[in-house]
Formats: sequence, structure tokens, C-alpha cells
Amino acid sequence: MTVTLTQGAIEALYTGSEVNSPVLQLLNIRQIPNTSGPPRFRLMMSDGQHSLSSFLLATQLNNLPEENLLVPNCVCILKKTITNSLSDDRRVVIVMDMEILQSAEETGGKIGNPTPYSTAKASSPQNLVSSTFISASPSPAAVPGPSNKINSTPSPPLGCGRGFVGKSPMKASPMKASPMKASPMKASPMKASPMKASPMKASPMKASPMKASPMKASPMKASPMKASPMKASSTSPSSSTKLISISHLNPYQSKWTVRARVSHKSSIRTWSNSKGEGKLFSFDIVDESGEIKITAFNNEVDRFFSLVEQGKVYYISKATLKVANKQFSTLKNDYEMTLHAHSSVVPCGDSQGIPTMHCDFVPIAELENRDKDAIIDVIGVCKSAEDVSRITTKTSREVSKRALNLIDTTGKVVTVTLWGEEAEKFDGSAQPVVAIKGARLSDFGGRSLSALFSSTIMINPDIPEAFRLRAWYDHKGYAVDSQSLTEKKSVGSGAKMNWKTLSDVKNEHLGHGEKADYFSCVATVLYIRKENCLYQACPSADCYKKLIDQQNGFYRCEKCNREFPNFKYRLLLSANLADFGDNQWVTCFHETAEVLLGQSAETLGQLRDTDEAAFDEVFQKANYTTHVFKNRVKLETYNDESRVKVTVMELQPVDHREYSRRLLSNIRKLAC
DNA sequence: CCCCCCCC
Repeated sequence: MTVTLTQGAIEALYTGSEVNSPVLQLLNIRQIPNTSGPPRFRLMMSDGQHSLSSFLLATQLNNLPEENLLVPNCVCILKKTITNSLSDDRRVVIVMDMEILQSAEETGGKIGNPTPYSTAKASSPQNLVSSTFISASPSPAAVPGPSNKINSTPSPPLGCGRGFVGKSPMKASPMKASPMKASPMKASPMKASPMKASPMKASPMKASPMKASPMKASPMKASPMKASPMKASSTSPSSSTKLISISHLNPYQSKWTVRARVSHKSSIRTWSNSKGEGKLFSFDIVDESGEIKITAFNNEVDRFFSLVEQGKVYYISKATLKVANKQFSTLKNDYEMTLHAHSSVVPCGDSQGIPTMHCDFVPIAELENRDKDAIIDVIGVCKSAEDVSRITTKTSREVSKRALNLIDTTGKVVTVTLWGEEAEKFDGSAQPVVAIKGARLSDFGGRSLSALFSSTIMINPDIPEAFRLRAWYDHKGYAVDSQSLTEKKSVGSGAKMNWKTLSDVKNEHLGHGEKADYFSCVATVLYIRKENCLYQACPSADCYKKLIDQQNGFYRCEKCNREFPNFKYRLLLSANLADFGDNQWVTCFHETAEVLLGQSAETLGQLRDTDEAAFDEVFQKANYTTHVFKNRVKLETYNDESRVKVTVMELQPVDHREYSRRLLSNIRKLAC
């Protein structure tokens, strides 16, 4: 295998220019002496042309050196790096993700004759990467870097430099001086790999209502752009703080800055209790290491509420850490933050490396198989929506609610309830795609969903799933014969389950009225009569009339007024069902009987004629099985004798969860 | 410093 080092990558990485997964050779590695936290490794890397020792391995990759995989002379591909400026403008390239392409043995030695990269050449500082490193580790003195301090423009002070988010993106090439244009030297082991001078990505902030930078004379504006404008639009946190990852936050450290994306933002809420009153809002932030909840009260609400936008990336520093009350948060963090008078929340234009919100959308049909109370993400087209309404809770609070019916490509519909402001402002008139992260699954009406305070509701989100759903719905989804997982509570609907115990059926005199009654029960088969369970029926389509055996090889159908040489078997079962209180004889016609016995009438007919033991076994197996029976009940009178006739219309497996819920509900009713 | 997750 021939590996090719990415010539020019050392300079690109150091200057923060874009370079796509460069291939470099490790020349040296050593552990930085530090007192606390996990070990940190410093690397000297080479692109065959230059070498540079300002590389730091992110701690999550410590297994590589610790398992002796990352050793001098091996060749690596750097899949993710972050170039950071230290407060004195030295820089460090953090290797966030890498793979070893070729072991040291395979490589056999140093590739090419790289000379140390002269960081003095690294042009004037670009403020391209503003963050001061680093998680729980080395003090600046311990961080490797060039000793010659770059004569530079100072980092912009905290809170400034939010430029470059305006309408015209900077078109400057990200490559300052591109050695990569050189023709590939095929014969050389260091042939240049094509480095993509990637086109500017559209600014993610272009639609944002961000104000212009208050710092008109920002050095960032003055300097020619050598780095990506996204990076340039970053704002440096105070140089006295270290950029650390969320997972490293704790109450015992105060000088830190996190760079993270807002994954969820609440609305403003007020409170009034014995201790006082006030207002607050909270938001959750995520970075590659974890997540944490941040709360702002009173003055901080005024300062930060409109600044903080869901989905955007911010530098946050000087907030109070305290132990999280797990009772009120599902976030994976032992701590939470409170903003105070000296706290700083500063937009960061560079969202590279910060995860965006991740949703695990559960197909709607799949909700049937999920547990009650599960927190799930769902996406669907809002096929219909209720008007907003006001309800009063058990604690006498008034709240707005609105139910939406979401459909997805599974053709299933589920009802989702939105609350409060979300319910009030929702507009379903254009049948938008609605995505909800963190909805709670309920068993009300079978299966339904409820938005929580912690749910994120996205209307027509800018994600592939939403586009796919939109296309599907507009094309054919609007017309599909959809089924809802959420039972309608409409009265008199045939689909409605009228749950009864067998003794209820008798005590309530079901079926005694003019019309038949319908009820559902869960019952166990005690006995099935084998006698006369099969009959020879007319073979014509849709005629189930019992045939008369002419005893001459022909069968006569009185209804069709025809004779046939053949017949089809049909089932007509009499079964005794029992629940915990009573038992009841019922009739199962052909279709339900086949389900109950688990055999086709045809097979049973043949078994009866050829293998009596096997025939009996079918009935034995059906005994003591438990099902949901949907029944019709009607009082019938023969010769002045009246009796209730129960016919099984439908047979279903027992959903034990649903059954338990009903039992509990019955018990509660009894207790009242 | 809040902490509400609701209704049928």
C-alpha cells in the first residue's frame, strides 16, 4: 500500500485553512506533564514537506498511544481537527478524530525530508480561531507551540466582533498560499493530495436577526480574510478563560468558557410563591462532549432571552454551576448552570464540530410497540388539527391545549397534544410537517403523544426527513387510507370498544333492547364443541348455504337451486368462554372459528376424515387460550323461550398492557 | 431564585 502525505497540510492546519482529512506522518509523540485530568499527548506531524509539533491529541483518542498504535513513523489521516489560538497567539491543532492508515513498520521510516514549519511565516493573525483551549488540562505554559510570538493584532475583547454575519459572505479563498496546486508527483511518496479549496458554505446565520457588530473597527474586518468566514465570525471569549467541554464543567472551577449549541429553549415563565416572584427561562446546550441545562432569571432574562436562539452556537462563560435536580431534567449531566450578572453569552459564528440536534424519529406505526411513557422523537405531516381549547388541570390551573393528527409514510396517524403557548401559536392550516423531539408516549386512546416542557417542536424543519415527508404527503399521502393509533372517542362508532366482563353482559341485560348490543371482553376458551362444527357448504362464491348430500356423489344447494359435485368446508363453532366472574356460550362463524382454532376449515375437514387424533388435538390446543372477543349480543326467542345469543364478530390477541390498564381502571371505579 | 409535563 502506498500512502500519500498531504503536502501543504501542515501550513493549512496551522493557519486554520480548510483542509479535508489530511494524511500526515507522525514523527514524534510525548506525554505532556500535567497534574490533573487524563494524560495529554503532544504530537509532531509531518506532511513530507514540513513538520510541526503543535498538535495535541484530544483525550478521547488517548487509547491510540496507550495501546501503542500511535507510534513514530506511522501514517495517519486526521478526520477532524480544531486549530486554536492561545492567548499569546501561539496556536495548537487539536486532533479530534483520526485513524492510523499505516503502521510504523509498514511505513518503514520517515517520509521525505520535512523541515520544521516556521510559524513566523504564518501570516498575520487572523483571529480565525478564537477559542482558547482546552479541557481540563495544560496551562498555557505546558501547551506546545512556537516560541516566537507572532506580532499580531490582539484578540477582540469579549462580546465584540460579531461581524461577518451580514448578507455578503466573504469570498476570499480559504487558502492563503496554496502549495497544493502543484502538479501531483506520482513517482514521489509525497505526492500532493488534492486539497479542496472548498467553496464557502452559506452562512448559517444569514437569516438571523443579529445586530451588526458594535465594534466598527474590529481587526477582523480590517484584516484580509485568509480563513473561512465562518471561523472569522467567531468571537473570542476572554483570554483569561479556557475553552472547555461541557462534560468537564463542575462547580469547583470558575474560569472556563464553553462553546455549544442551543438545543432547546423555553419560553419565559413567571413564578410567585412564598419566597418571592420573578421570571425565568431556560435553555439546553450541547457540544461534542455532552449537554447541560442553563437557567436565566429576571435581569438575565432581559439580557439573554432574545439573544439565545435555538440551534445556534454560543460562547458561554462565568455562570454558576450547581448540582442538577434530576427530578426535573432528563439531560445527561450531574450539574446545571445559572446565569448571573457577570455571565456572558456570546454568539459564535463557527459551529464546526458542534453537534446539531439529533433526532431518532420513530415511525408512527412503530409507536404501537413502544412502552407507555417512553420519550420519543416523532415526525409527521399534520393532517388535521383541533382548534385550541382551554382546560383546567387537577390543580385548578388553566392551560391551552391543541391536538394534532400526524401521519407518516407508514400510513398510521397518531394524535399529539401540544400545550400552552405551543398550542396557541400552532397553525396547521397548511398541513405542515411537524417534528417533535422528546414527546411522551401515552396509552390514552390506544397510543397517543404529549409534548412536554422539555419537548422541542419544529414546524417544517430544514431536514431531509421533512422534505421526504412533504413530497410523500403531497404526492399520495394525503389520499392514503390512514389508520389512527389513537382511538376516537366518538360515541356509537363501530370501532369503539365497549369493554364488559361476562357478568356485566348479564347484569346489564345487554341484547335485550330492540337492537343488538356489541361488547368486547377478554376471556379464556374453556370448551369447544367438536360435534357439528364443520358443514359442507355451497362452493359458489359468496354462498355459504349448507348443502344437502344427495348420496349419489352430488350435493344440492337449495339457495342456488343447483347440484354440485363438490363442496367447501365451513366452520360453525359453539364455544364456552370464561373470565374471572362468569362463563358464556358463544357462536363463532367461519372466519373467527379459523382464528380460534388456528386451522383452516379445509384442513380440519380433511383431518376429521383422515386423522381423528390430529383433529382432536386442534381443539385441545385451542382450549385455555385467551383472546379479546368482540361480540354481538341479542335476545332471541324460539317457541316462547328466550335466550341471549352471543356471536363472536372478531377475535384479537390480548394486549396485556392495555388489559392491565383496563383492569386497574375498573378497580379504581370499584374503589370509588 | 424554577421544578409546571397537564385534558379527555
